[in-house]
Amino acid sequence: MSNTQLLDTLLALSTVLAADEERELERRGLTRARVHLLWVIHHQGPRTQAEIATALQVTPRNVTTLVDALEATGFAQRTPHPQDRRAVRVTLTERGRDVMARMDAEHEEFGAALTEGLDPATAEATVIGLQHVLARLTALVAEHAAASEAGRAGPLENTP
Amino acid sequence: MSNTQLLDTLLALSTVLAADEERELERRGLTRARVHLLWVIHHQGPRTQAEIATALQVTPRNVTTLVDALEATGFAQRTPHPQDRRAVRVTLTERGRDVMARMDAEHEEFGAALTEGLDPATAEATVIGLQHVLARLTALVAEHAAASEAGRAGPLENTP
DNA sequence: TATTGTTATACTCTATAACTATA
DNA sequence: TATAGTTATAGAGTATAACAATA
Repeated sequence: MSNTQLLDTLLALSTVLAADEERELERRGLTRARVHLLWVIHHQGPRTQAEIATALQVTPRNVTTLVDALEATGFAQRTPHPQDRRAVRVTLTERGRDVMARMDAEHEEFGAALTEGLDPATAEATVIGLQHVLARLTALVAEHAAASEAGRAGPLENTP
Repeated sequence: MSNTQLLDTLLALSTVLAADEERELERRGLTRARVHLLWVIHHQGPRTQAEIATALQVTPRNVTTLVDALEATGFAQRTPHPQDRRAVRVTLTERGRDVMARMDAEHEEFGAALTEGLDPATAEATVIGLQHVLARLTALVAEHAAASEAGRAGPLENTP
């Protein structure tokens, strides 16, 4: 087995998964960032924009834009926060709940379809192997991040 | 094994891989789209912008912007096409070649590091399982794409 | 007439900084 | 004084449409 055979396969899988996801989202009038936001609310319940910003690891300003778009397209809505008058709570509309329920169901189907025709022993070993790889990867990434804390480049200089 | 355990692990891996890649690129003053372009030239030789657009599955207009940026940051350059005076050929500068060579080397290292500590039998089975999944996935995506050819939504309507 | 690349315009995601209204 | 969310501005990737130069 070559050094990078596993990594290459993973990268190919990522690419195909991402492309498929993108197409599915577009079909529904959604984008990846917006679905991520809906997903947080769907699985954690109504949240303030500040909480959403933390969950998405994104600036509060960004959440404003995303919620604007989701409100305009009818997937989510702002409601006043019962205790704190500064804050708004973002909730799903019925349309939002529907689409998330459908996506959950598709996720299940898709997961099952992926391993169809694969013998159970190999499937099991694949999961074990992947979990090992995920652990290794997480460790490596932490190392990288620590190492690059010191010497980092400035912002990109281009398109003057 | 749950229906989605493998898919969930794959998605987690994709996320971590993407985040790591993004950080590495930023450190070098590059972006994913620009590296993709450099990669095409590095592995296929100098190409015209039209050829690059096809390879990246992106519009020619987009390639103009990317090449502008890569020229401004010194990774690539436009040279006249020897036969066709309409076309330009995009080639790597020394800086571009250097950075791509270094990325290739890191890719190798990274691939080896991922499976460190994993017993060879499981590693082998993981690759076999993944290749099966990739084949299934490609088939599913083709089905999806065909199915959604008919009923597709219009462009997103929001942020008026 | 068809192709190559560009200018013009627009949409989406993202970020920082400054500001308002509330705690 | 600190926090929640907004306006203002900017950079990056992407798209379509119209246009120049060249095949």
